Amino acid sequence: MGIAERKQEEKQEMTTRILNGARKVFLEKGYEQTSMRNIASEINYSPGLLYFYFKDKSDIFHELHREGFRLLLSQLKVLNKVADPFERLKAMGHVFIEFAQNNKDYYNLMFIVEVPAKMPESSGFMIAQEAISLLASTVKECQQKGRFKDMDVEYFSFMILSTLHGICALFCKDRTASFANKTNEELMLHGYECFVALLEKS
Amino acid sequence: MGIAERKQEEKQEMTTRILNGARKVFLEKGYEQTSMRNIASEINYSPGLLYFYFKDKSDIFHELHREGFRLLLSQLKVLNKVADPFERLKAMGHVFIEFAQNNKDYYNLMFIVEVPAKMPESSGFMIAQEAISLLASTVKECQQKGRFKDMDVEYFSFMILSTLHGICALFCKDRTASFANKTNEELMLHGYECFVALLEKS
DNA sequence: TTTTTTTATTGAACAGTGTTCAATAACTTT
DNA sequence: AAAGTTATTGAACACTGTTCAATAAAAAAA
Repeated sequence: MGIAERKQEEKQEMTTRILNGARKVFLEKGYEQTSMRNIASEINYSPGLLYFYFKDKSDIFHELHREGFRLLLSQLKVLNKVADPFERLKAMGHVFIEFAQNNKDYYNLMFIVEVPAKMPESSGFMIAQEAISLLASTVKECQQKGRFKDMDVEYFSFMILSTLHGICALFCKDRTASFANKTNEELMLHGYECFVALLEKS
Repeated sequence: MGIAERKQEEKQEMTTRILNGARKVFLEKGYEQTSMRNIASEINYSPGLLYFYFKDKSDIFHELHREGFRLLLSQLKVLNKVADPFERLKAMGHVFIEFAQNNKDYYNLMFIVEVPAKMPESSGFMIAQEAISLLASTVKECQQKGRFKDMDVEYFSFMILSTLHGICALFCKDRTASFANKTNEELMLHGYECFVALLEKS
């Protein structure tokens, strides 16, 4: 029995070895510029081997996608200690934007890269769901304290996420150049603060 | 002299013939799934010829990118007849979202697809600049009527664009599934209306 | 311990990609 | 008609994701 156990551990080791290589190359060169051969040679194995441990390229992507959400969620959950829900909500926005700035490629994988057709019902999107729920429940808490009244929680949450995502997506895809003489950081931070100003009046 | 003239016309004809083929294939299969060979065979010419009329694939992309902005701008400029700037601003958002819904692939090319490194300073971004200016000047008009006071025009415009883009980008990249039991149209429209509600209180 | 069976790994092959370029066809000018 | 330009081709190069027969390595059975 102990032998099958060790075998499984070795298999797990190889899996994470591939993921480590893949993560490095993916985050260095972006999704499209990364090839299976790149990943394989990064860890000094043959390309064919990757298909013994993963179904295809999108399967590896899928794993890193989940990894990104775990990272984001861990950073968001730190804010649970902020008692006031509106303060927490505002801080969540900052954390989200900082996450995108510091993990541009993760952000791409999570929110922008074309997803393989079957993904939406796969487990990779369950964890995305979790992030949405966190946002929605915070909005609901705000409402219980009198904010955002008469607003549908789901639509309002979607709107907030859209604003955050818009800021980050324009940044990630270099569509900020049209706002000359302002750095990305200024634009994103002050842009978000404009939004917060709107929220505060509501 | 008349001969050189005709030659140039023929060259122009070939150029647009390529662009027509490229547009068809691009908008059918998306950017990444379109190959130079696809485009060439669409118009029954050899792949090599494309490189006689365009530098590379991104050069063709660039031309369609501008085309998309011309289309969007033409739709936005219809709203010039709306006298009240705030009403106009709100309508611009609707037009923007509808443009994304009806021209998903153009929208991709314009705002999401990875741009070739040199593009930001090319003429393709001048026309993007024009759309931004239209937004900014409308915001400024609103301010002159007492709205959005104490807000920096540039940051505020960026924030509005971000919200719109966020809504459209989540839609274009199928990241709306997490908001179950709601269609994309509902989500986008009502999400935007939440945002308008915020603007109205400001 | 040797033989058989299972598992892990390779590398060549397939069909595709963007791009280049020598050859050639078509057309203009001399 | 000959020379010179311009337009067009198709083969070639170096890449891509993926598959698969062959093989090496390890485990189980004899």
